[in-house]
Amino acid sequence: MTEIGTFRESDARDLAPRLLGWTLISRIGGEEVAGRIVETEAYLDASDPASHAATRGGMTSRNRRMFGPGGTAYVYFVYGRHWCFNVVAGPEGSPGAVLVRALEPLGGTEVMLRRRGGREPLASGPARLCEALGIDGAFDGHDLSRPPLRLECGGVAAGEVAVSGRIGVSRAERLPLRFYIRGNPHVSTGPHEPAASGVA
DNA sequence: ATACCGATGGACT
DNA sequence: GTCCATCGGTATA
Repeated sequence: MTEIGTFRESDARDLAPRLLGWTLISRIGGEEVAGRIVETEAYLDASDPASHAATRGGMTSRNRRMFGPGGTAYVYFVYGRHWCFNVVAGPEGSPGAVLVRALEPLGGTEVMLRRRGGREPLASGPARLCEALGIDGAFDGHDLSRPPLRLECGGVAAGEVAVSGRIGVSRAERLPLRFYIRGNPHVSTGPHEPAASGVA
C-alpha cells in the first residue's frame, strides 16, 4: 500500500485519495524542492467523459502516457501556456491518472518563489505546482520512483479526506472524484467553491 | 487543410 | 465577479 509499485494495482479512483499526504520531491535543475500532496483528482478510462482517455482514437500522441504503468508521470500542456502533472494509475494498457492539484510547500520555497516570478501561492493549483517544481513536458512518462522527480510515501487519516466534484471540467463535473485534506490552507479553491471546508 | 477548444491562471471591473 | 492569452491536440472536411 505504501510502495509506489502498488500504483499498478489500483485504478485512479482508488489511488487519488491515497496519494494525499505523499511527498513529491523535485531535483529538476539541480535544486531540491518538495511539497506534500494535499489535493488530487481522478481521471478514469474512456467511460469518463472528462478524461483524456475518452478520445475517439483511443490512445493518441498526447494521452499515451495515461496508458503506461502505474507510478509514472503523465504531463500535458493546456491553454497554450500551462503544464499539468498526473500520477498514472493501473497496469500498463489500462488508462487512468491522478491529477495533482495542490502541494503544501515543505522545502526549497525560495526556489519555488523565484520560479513563480515572486507570485504566491507557490503550489496551490495544478499549473502553479508544475512551475514551482520545474515540471514540463520533458517529464511525460518519467518513472516517479527515481530522481530528479520522485514520490515518497505518506498518507493521512481517513477522517481528514474530503471529497467533491472535479474543478474546471465541463463534463461529468459532479462525479465525486476530487479529494483534498480537509481544512488544509494549501488546497486550491475552485471557481465556485467558497473554501476547502465542507464535504461533497 | 482548418476550425474548435481546453483537467488554468492572472489581470481586471 | 468577468475576461482572455496562447497553442497543441483533436475533430472534422
